Parts: sequence; C-alpha cells; structure tokens
Amino acid sequence: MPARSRPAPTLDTVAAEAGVSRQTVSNALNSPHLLRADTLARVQLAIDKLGYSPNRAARNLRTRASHLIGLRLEPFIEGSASGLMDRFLHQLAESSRGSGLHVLLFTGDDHTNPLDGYDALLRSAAVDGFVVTDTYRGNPAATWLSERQVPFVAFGRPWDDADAKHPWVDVDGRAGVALAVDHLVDRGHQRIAWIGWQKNSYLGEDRRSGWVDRMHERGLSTSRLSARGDDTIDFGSRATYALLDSEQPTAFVCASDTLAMGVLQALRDRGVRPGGLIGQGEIAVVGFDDSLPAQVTELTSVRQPLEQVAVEIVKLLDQRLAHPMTGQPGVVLTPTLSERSTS
Amino acid sequence: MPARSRPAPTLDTVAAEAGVSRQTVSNALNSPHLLRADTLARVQLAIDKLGYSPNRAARNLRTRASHLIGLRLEPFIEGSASGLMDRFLHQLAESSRGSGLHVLLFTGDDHTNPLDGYDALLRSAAVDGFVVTDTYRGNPAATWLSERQVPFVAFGRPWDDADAKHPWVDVDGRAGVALAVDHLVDRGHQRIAWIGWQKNSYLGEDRRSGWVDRMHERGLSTSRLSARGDDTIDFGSRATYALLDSEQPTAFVCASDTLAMGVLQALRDRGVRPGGLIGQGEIAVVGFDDSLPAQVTELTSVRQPLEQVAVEIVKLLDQRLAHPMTGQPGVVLTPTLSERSTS
DNA sequence: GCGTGGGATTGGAACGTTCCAGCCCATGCC
DNA sequence: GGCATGGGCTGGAACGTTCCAATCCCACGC
Repeated sequence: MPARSRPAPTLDTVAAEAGVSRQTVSNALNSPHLLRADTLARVQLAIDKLGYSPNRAARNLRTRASHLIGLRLEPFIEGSASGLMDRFLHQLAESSRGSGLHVLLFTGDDHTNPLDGYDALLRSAAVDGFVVTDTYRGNPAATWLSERQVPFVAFGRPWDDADAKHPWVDVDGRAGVALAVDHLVDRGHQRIAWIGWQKNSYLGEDRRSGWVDRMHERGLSTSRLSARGDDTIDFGSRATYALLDSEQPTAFVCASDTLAMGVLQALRDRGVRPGGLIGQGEIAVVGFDDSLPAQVTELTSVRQPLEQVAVEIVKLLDQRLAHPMTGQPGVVLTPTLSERSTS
Repeated sequence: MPARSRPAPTLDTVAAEAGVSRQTVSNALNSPHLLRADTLARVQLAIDKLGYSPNRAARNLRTRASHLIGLRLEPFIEGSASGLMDRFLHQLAESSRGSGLHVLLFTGDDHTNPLDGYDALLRSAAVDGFVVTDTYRGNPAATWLSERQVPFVAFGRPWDDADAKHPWVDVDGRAGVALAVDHLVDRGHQRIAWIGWQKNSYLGEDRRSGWVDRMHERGLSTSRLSARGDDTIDFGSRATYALLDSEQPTAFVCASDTLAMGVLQALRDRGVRPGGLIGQGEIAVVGFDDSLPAQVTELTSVRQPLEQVAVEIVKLLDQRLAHPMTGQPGVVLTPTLSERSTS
C-alpha cells in the first residue's frame, strides 16, 4: 500500500520494475493473451508489488470512454415516493461493478426542464451513457437522447411511442395484479374490488387490466367494483367507504400502497379487521410496490423485482456501449407477491 | 447542438474560430480575468457557437483531479432502512453541482469488508474524496482514510474516537428528543416514557440523554419510565404494554419510527386512540426519523435535516479538497419536529 | 544457408487539457 | 531615446494511457 505522499506508480514505473516496456505492461492488463506466459507472470508480480492501478483519467482520455453511466435523480416528492429508488440504486451500483462501470448521479439546475443536465455531461464526455428512470410521466429525455444516438436504457416502457427503438426494461404491472387476484380468488374471494388511478395513466391502466382480465378469466364479474382517483390515502379511504356501502366486496386490490393505506384506514374506522379469513368477516387488502409502509403495516403487496431490473439495465447498456446498434429493444420482468397478514 | 457523428469541438477548434491561441481559450474558461474584455467576448462567442465543453478526461489527467466524490452504498437491509438515504442522496447530488462535483456510487465486492472498494477508486485516481455514511456501526473506513490522508467527510460523529481529526457532520439527536419532550410537556403531559435501544449504542444513548435531561429540566421524573431493547416493531409493542400496565404514561417518545410503530400497534390493540388530547384518555406518540411509515400513519416524528447535512458535507469536502488541512472538524445540526396527529 | 512467416515486444504519436516560460508591445520613468 | 515594467497572449511540454507501425527473433521450409 503506497503512502499517499509518494507519487503513484505509472506504467513506466511498473515497466522498469519488470524489465519490459510500457506497452507490454499495458497489454498485460488489457490483452494478456498477447504476452508469453513467463513475461505475464513477471509483469503481474511487478504490478502487485507496486500496487499499481491504471490512471482512469489517462485511460479515459485515450479510449474516449469514461466507464461512467449517468443517472438523473428526479425531483424528490416528499411522502409520495414509495422509496423504491433506494433499492434500485443499490442494485444498479452493485451490478455496474461487474461491467467495470460506475454510476454517476446528477440533478437538473432547473427542475422544470427534464432535459437539463444531460447535455452538459454528454458534451464534456463525462459519461458514456445514461439510465433514464421516471419514464412514466412521459419523460422527454428518452426522445432527446434517441435523436442524438446517445446510448441509454430506460426503466419503463415507451407507452406513448410504439416505434421507439431504444432499449428499455419494465415490470409487468398487469401480471403483478393478476397474481394478486389469483391469490385472493384461491382463498375464496369472489367480490374483489379495484382502486386505481385516473384513466390517463398508462401505468394505471396496465395494472388495472390485470384485474379486469384475470377476474373474467376466473369467471368473476368486475361490474361496479372499480374506483378511480388520485394517488392519495384520502382517495383510498373514500373509495373504500363507497364500495363497501354499495357492493360489499370482500377484498380490495390497489394500484399503489398509498391507496391501500387508505383502504386499511377506512377498514379500521369501520371496525373491520383486514385479513384473509373471509368467513369471519375479514376483508383482504393488497397493495402495489411493497414499500416501507406496506412492510410495516403487514400489508400484502405486489413487489417489483428491482434487483433484476437493475441487472437487466446494466446488461442492455453494456451491449449498447459495445455495439451501438444491437440488442433487443425491451425486457419485461414479472413481479412477485409479498404475502402478509392483510390477505 | 453538434450532431454526434461530427467530432466534438476542442480547445483548438474554438481557438481557430476565435482567432486566438489554445491557451487563451483555456484562460477564458479558468481565469477570465487574464483576458482583455474584447478578447473574452470573442472567445465566449466562439464557445457558444460551437457548443464547446472542456473534455473532462483531459482536464482530469492534467490537473490530477476528477471532481468526483465517492459514496459507498452500504448493504441494503430490507425493511429496517428508514428510507433516509433517498432524501440524502438527492440533496448531495444537488449541492455537489454548485462546487462542480459529482457523486459516484460504488459498493463493495465483499459486503463483509467495510473497506472494500475505497482502495481501488483511490489508486486509479477515479475520485478526489469520499463521503462516508453509516459511521454509527463504527465504520472503520474513517480510520483507514484518515491514515492515508484521503480527503473525506463523515456523516456521523466519531463517537468512539475523541481525537479523530477528520471533518464530520452530524445531527443532534439529543436536541431532537428534547424538542419532542418540550412539545409534549407544553401540551400538558407529565408522565412521558422513553422507548429506545440497548445501552451499547452511542447514538441511542445520545438520543436518550435528550429525554432524561429535558425531563429533569422541566421538573419531571424519569424514574421507571424507560425501556430499552431491539429496534423492532415487536419490542416497541411489548415495551408499551409493560409500561402502560405499570406506570400509566400519557406519552411515548421513541428512539426510532420503528419502535413508534410498535407503540401505535399496541395502543390500537388496547383500543386507545393515539393523539394529543390528554384529558380524553388519548396517548401521545413521537417517533424519530420522519420516515415514510411515519408520514403515512400520521405519526409525529423528529426529522433530521438531511438536506442541510448534505449541504454542509459538500461544503466541508470542498474546503478539504482546496486546502487539505484546514476547516473545523465537526458540524452539528439541529433536527426539527414534524408535528402530526399522534401528539 | 537463406528467406519467410508470425508471435512477442517495442517506441513514437496521439488523446485534449493545463502548466510554464517566454514573447510582444505599450507604458512610464529617468 | 534607452530601459525596465508588466499586461496580454502564445507555443512547447507534460499528464498517463492506448493505438499503431515497426522491429526483433525464433522456428521452419526449401
């Protein structure tokens, strides 16, 4: 371990130590097959002895690559965040390592402009590519980057642009909700209600279709059992009251944990225990996202496989960086169900 | 905006456009005071016209600085995380921008070795310094980095090392809890219980001292009103039952939101409404961290000023990078109280 | 014995920036 | 008028790596 005051070893230092040329040391690191076995061993020894690591700046300059991928943190919305970013980032950093990449975070100066920040990093060659999250609100970053042929992978489908060519990874919300419906039907529920978002949300409609279709597949009616509104606890509660009074559902499936929290609150106010025992008047609740509040309140919830998502994103980005115009456009992953006491 | 196929402009390109030398363009960016006003204007025009941004790799190589700060994401512990990292990271990325820095994430190959990853980044000159979080568990990274005179700032006090010289930023948990006690006393509570962690936690004892001292300052007794245990919902509940039965407290202050969740659950089971109306048999609860579950359950909670923490950390790190051996060692910030319906 | 092919190794050049020494020229002082 | 001063600008050199063309050398075939 070299003291920090001593100058860091360079290729030349190592070369002198091993009695070879600078280039041979470079080859030992990047193309070891070019070296004779004994030379390679000698160079390796010198590298280890001196504790040499190639200088990233010099390598970046020469190869015109930074091995960094940019991720823009979108404006933090207090309370509404389900805390998924934490899990996602973690795995992203983790799986980047395997490809010799690192994640660089940035934010926009101007939060109202969703493109802000990308251009600067790109022009200064600070990053090789991007991971674009938050595509649900129709993130224009995807279009902008596509036009400039910048390597990037989106977390989220390009719902509104059927012939988008960029790679993306998404979670099958429809399948996740279908999973929840199956779970409930298997436990004897027949009148299963849906509480979700407004019609203009692609994501919301996708999730809802999982409820509609699976209910019909299992021979159950969805008539009058659906409510749509804002993604708030309050709306979740109000919808629950209304549905309980008019349709007597025995279970609720929600488009988000936030809505499910509203359901739990309403049930508590009515003195109904949330749970799976249908014969004993209990009412089941399933949320979506497996957020911290869900875990704490023992809420059954659909869990996005964020770890897999991150792995796939890095894989696709890696492909894209190696061969700019290849790779399948989209990958869809299936969620799981975290079964807890509310179902 | 240059098409990506055209080579990016360099200093020479801009110099030719402006009719000056390469070095003059460089000076226009780094030391504009050296240029005559009209020359500066001409160079600026050329820069804007060509959309020039200095190449980071070249700059990094020459200046021996990367303008990146490393942050190691510690192993993600499902459920136990209060989701603070998200808020913190966001503001860290945000305030880094002001100093021309960016945050680079990394993880250890081997999660059991808390030093893993630091060395590699350092030797390859990939980062200029580090932000070390998670110092509460006695993170040895601080010691390791200190010994090597690597610039870094810790989030968290060096509790166990009184003469540590490195800069750090921390939140005054003691003051936060005192704030909670004051809030409750002002509302008429006198029998205020504490539910916290085991004695071996510096952090836990610091928070607890806020309760002990402020209670005494307000002329109230703490005798038999304290419980210590694991940081779990279950322990929170059990401690609540025990205290309710023996000491009839009218309020609970907790070392964490997790414990507070346990209190809420126990109260609910007993048919007691959490809230501030002491005359009507309600029992008040205050948590610590203002986590997502707290926000959702309308729990009053002590909120760490993570945004300020991030700002201070960047400020200290910036100082440290500019003048390696200056700056005050520690900054302590005061939390606030997010008052909600449980108090 | 000599030319040839090819594996192993080498040294110059280049990536794009900033450092540094030096040049040019206008100004001011004696 | 001669000379020192200094502001404004320039061009060579260097940062540490990889690319590329060239060289070395050994084995092989005729």
